[in-house]
Amino acid sequence: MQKRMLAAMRPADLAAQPARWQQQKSARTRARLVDAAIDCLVEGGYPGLTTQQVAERTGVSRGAMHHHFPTRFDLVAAVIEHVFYQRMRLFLDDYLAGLAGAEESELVALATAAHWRSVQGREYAAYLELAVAARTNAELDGVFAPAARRYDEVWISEMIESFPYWRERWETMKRAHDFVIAAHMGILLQRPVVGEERTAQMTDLIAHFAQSLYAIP
Amino acid sequence: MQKRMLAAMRPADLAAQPARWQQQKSARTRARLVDAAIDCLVEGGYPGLTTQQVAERTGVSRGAMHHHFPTRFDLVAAVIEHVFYQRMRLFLDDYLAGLAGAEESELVALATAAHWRSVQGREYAAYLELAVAARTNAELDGVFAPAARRYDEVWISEMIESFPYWRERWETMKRAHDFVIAAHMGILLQRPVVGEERTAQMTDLIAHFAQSLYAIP
DNA sequence: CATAAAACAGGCAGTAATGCTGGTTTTATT
DNA sequence: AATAAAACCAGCATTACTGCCTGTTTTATG
Repeated sequence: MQKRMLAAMRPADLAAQPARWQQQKSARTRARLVDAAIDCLVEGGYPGLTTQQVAERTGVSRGAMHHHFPTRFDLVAAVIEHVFYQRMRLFLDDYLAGLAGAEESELVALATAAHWRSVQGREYAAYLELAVAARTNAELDGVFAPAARRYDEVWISEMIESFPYWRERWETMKRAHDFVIAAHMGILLQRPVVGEERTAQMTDLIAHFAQSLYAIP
Repeated sequence: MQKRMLAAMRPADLAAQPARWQQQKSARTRARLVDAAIDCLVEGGYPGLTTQQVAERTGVSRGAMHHHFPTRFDLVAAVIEHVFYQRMRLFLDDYLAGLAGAEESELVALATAAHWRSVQGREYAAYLELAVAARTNAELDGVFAPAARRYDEVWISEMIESFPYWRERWETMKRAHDFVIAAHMGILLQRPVVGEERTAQMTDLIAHFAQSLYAIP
C-alpha cells in the first residue's frame, strides 16, 4: 500500500523540496499556471484552455508564461502529466483512508465507491476533456495516449498490490477494473440527461456487478 | 415496431417530399450543410466545427450559408436535431432488421449487440462531441439538454413497444437500458487506451450483465 | 561588488473565425 | 413577360488567440 509505482511518476510540478529558491519560485508559478489551466479546462473545455485565460487567472504576464511554457502545447503536456498523476493519487488517498479495519468482503464495494467519488472531482473533469479532445486532435493524442497507457499499467500494478487476496485471479480483477472505470465514465456523461435518481441506481448496479465478478469464481 | 414516436420527430432536414422545387433545393443544401458539419464534428471535435470548414466542404459560399443558417449556432442546433434522430433511427433499423425469427431469450443480446454497433457510427461520434461540449458550454447546453431529455423519453417509449414481453417489469428494463447506454459510452472512450482485446471483453461483460438483469426476476 | 543567468513584463504582427452587407442569379407568381 | 422572392456569392470589419520580440527586475556566482 505504499504507492511505490505512482510515487515514481510524480511530475516536476509537484517536486518535494527544491534546492534553490529560484527553482522553487519557478516551480511554484509553473504549478499555478498548470492549476489555472485545469480550471480553464473544467470551465471551458479544451477550446477554453487559452494562454490568455491562464495568464489572466494567475496574474502572470504572457511574457513570463512564455518563459515557463514556450508554446501553448507545452502547457497542455504539463497539464496532462499533472492530471493523470493527481487523478490516481486522489483516488488512492481516499480508498486507502477508508480501508482501516475493513472486512475482506467489503474491499470491492469500498474501491468502487471511492472511484465513483474520484470521478466527480475537477481533475477527472479535466481528464475527460483531454481524453475526448485527443480523439480528434492528433497532436494532443500524441502526448495523451502514451501517458494514458503508462498510467493504465501503473494503475494495474497498484491494484495488484492493493488486492493481494485475489492473487490467483488477476485476469478477473483487471476485467472488473476496466468495467468499473468505463461504466463510471459513461454514467458521469449521462448524468445530466437521466437525472440524479437514475444515476444513483446505475452506480448501485455497477457496484453490484463488480461484486458479482468476485463472488463467482 | 412502427417507430411511431420517433417518426413524429423527424427534423426538417429529412423531409420526405416537399411541395416546391425551390424548397426541395433549399432542403437539400441544408442537409448537405448539416452533413458536412457532422463530418467536421467527427474529425475535429466541437471546436473543429467552423463555418468556414463547412462552407469549404460543401462548396456552398459563406453568404449562401448565412441565408440558411444566419449564425453558427443555428447550424449547431440543426446538427443536434439531426444527430439525435439519426442515432436512434440507425439503431432501430439495425435492431429490427436482425429481429426476424429470433427467440424471445435472444432479444436482449440482439439489442445490446445492435447498440454497440450503433455506437461506432459517425452519428454517435458527433453526438459524443456535442454531449461533452455541452458540459462546458451553457449556450450549447441550452439546446442540447432539452433535446437529450426529449429523445430519452422517445427511446423509452420505443423500448416499451419493442419489448412487450417485459410489460410488467418496465423499471428493470429502464435500468438495463440506462446501464447499457452508459457502459457502451464509457467503453468507447476507453477503447484507445485499453486496446481491442480488453474492449471486446468489456462488451461481452456488458451483454452478460444486461442478460442477467432479465434472467433474474 | 560585478557579471551572468533566470524570472518577469508589455507589446506587436500574423492568422483565423465570426457576423454582416451589397450585389447577382435562379425560381415562382400573376 | 414582369415582378417579387428565394437562393446564392464575394468581400469587409471586428474580435480573439498564438507566437515572438525587446526590455526590466530579481537572484545566483566568482
